[in-house]
Amino acid sequence: MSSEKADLGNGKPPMRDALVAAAFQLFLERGYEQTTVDDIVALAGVGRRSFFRYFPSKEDVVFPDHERCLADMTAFLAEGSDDDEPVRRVCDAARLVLRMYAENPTFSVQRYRLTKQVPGLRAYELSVVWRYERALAEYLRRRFAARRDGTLQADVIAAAVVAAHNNALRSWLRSDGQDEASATVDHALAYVQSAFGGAPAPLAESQPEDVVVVVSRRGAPLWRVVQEIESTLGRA
Amino acid sequence: MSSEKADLGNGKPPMRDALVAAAFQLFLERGYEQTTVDDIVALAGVGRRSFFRYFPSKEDVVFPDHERCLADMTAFLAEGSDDDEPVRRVCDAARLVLRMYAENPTFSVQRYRLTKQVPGLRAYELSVVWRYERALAEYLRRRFAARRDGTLQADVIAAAVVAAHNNALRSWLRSDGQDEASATVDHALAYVQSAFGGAPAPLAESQPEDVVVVVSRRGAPLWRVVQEIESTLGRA
DNA sequence: CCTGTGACAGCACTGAGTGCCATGAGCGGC
DNA sequence: GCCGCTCATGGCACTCAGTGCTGTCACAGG
Repeated sequence: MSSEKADLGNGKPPMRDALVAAAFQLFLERGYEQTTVDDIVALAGVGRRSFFRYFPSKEDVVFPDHERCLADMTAFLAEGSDDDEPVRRVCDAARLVLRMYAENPTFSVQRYRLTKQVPGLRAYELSVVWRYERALAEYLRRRFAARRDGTLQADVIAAAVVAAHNNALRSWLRSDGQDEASATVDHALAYVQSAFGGAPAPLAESQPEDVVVVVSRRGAPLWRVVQEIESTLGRA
Repeated sequence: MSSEKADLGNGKPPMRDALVAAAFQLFLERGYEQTTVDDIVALAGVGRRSFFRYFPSKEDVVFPDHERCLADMTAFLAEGSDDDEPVRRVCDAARLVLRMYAENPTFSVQRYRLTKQVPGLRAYELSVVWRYERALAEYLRRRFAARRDGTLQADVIAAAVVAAHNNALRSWLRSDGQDEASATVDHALAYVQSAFGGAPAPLAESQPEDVVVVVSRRGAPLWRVVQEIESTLGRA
């Protein structure tokens, strides 16, 4: 109840940023559930109603830029040509998300610690990740429309890509942003590509005449045969 | 406010079942969000506080048996021997969940229609599915402890199994429970097994002396090679 | 000078979820 | 047969997230 709004009357929408800053300050010093929306708006010096103008729910303030990132990913998938190898394309789309996290390492690490210990935020994060996964799956469904079991393959590959991405992301977050994020995610996505096709490396200079011969007993389990192929092809 | 509790003084906890029945009756006739907890307890003839004794939240009443099913799956994974092929084991665990759905087809279909159109329930379902996925991933992490990238492979395979299961489950639910559920899920899981190893079929009477020769260009995507192997071996 | 239009504050309300206490039914001990 | 224990339940009051509505102020254009 004073004139604490003079310091944020400069740019276009500093109010949103001020709310995020105030929210994280309180979340970090007393915890997410111990902080009410009233506390946040009091610290930011704005009205309670304005909070819900910028964030549909209290959870949304923790993921302030995912909406934009999801839009970016959708646009990235839409602008691709039909010549792209689909699996590689979705892997590149996943790298887009990681880059967004890597742009603000300290913020991402703080948020990671929060979501790790607050069940409500973990649940909300799942719904965010789910939308990314759906975007990837929808893209793959379109690309696989002609295949038999196209939607099945699309769903499974999208889930695998997201899981690999999350595995790399969490590993990077646990290192406090010290590891090289892109190398970690490249390694993880290479595993998915090796399993589902889509040449994992540029592999531009491959010799079409190169052949490889594999001999296996019929009784051997298929995964042994695949392992044999993989090692012969020099992958994984 | 009358003596409407005489009809539920027989078994052990009929109150819980009565609440589920009352909730679904109201959800189906006026929708989930248009139904308050007060409406449910009024119809069931019990106190409001009792609802939250049996269900931690309003969403939980929609998934009344998932807690038990998750415990069953965890037990199933724990009781397996180390000789089991891990990927096949998690696939069998996933079949356990599908069987739970198939036990009450009409209930499952009704719930599917609800969760499909209520965003809040979809989000809640994600957190339920996530716990299944974690159970599978934890099991695979233990089994892959010796492998390089064991946790990565565990996470990716668990996600793929869950995605395949969900794809089959939704396909079955969309058919109003008319399709053969087990056949659908077998087909979906076979795809995952073919990608990640684990012999998909019993394959008992194989001839150890039989050999097969595969020729592939080095540039061909791995999944094409696997397809070639599969067709040559006469599987799938 | 008047009049939209849009961002904001304040207020009142609904509904989910929780803590606390009273009641009442079953039950073992004395 | 009575006392006291426990446990399931009901009822009440409270917090807090989220929404609808209204009033106000700044700023645009005529």
